[in-house]
Amino acid sequence: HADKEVMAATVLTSLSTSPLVHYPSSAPTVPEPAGRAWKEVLSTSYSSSTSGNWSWDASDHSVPSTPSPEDAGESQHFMFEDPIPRKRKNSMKVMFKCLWKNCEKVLSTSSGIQRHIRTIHLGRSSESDSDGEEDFYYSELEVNMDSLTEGLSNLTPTSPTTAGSPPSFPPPLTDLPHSKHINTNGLQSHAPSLLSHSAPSTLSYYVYMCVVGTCVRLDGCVHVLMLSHLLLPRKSRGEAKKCRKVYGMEKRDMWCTACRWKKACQRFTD
DNA sequence: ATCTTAGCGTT
DNA sequence: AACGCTAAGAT
Repeated sequence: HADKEVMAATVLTSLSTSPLVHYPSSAPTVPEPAGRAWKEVLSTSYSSSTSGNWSWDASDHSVPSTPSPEDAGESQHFMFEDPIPRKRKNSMKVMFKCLWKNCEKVLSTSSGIQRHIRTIHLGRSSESDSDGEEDFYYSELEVNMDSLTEGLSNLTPTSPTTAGSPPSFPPPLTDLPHSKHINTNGLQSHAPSLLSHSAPSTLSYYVYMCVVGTCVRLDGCVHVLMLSHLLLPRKSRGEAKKCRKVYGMEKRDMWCTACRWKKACQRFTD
């Protein structure tokens, strides 16, 4: 499909340098080194590769179903706000997520994610030895900056040391001992796996998650917030990202074993 | 109606 | 490891 190629080209050539900010939205373009920890921490279980042109109508504004017992601890704190967030539009930041197996890296710039993939996954040390045919495989995802800044502004300054720079927390999604899932009418998100653990107890972090257009705040938890894609209505088969779709027949050798043998994809689970 | 895809079931 | 087969979707 032509639009997919266009998308791919767009992704690969886009060189957004907008940093992920966690300071007042009044200065959204000033580079912020301290933002790094956050940049590298944002993770999602899924992100769109279609430049965010998702669409859903009112009938899809479903609300997360009753949490299962084991998750009640976290999810009972959900609070729903306006179904249609008002100021959300301008505050979306495009982030770039690595799609390599077992890698949930999310960086704020395409150049950053390319460098990550080049060095970590392709084992290339510099751009000089690029053969011009690198396969990056990353996708864009949007992050709601309003929620992030709002959440951070709620940090209680009780612990200056930790409040200053939320170190390297939380740990990579893939390293978490167990993922918690939030059940939303059949849809599941791995994002909430960041909840509860590793959050400095002295801090009051909040999490805002956009669930099908609704912003949800999770009290007492860590903070990442994210967006829509992962909790949107079930992706149609056409949008489902499977090895075949991501890599194409030409690069069948890059498919996960399951896909190669026509089994349920292990890399891009639903 | 026909084509494509995901992935189950069997070998 | 291979792949026939078919339901679910896409066109």
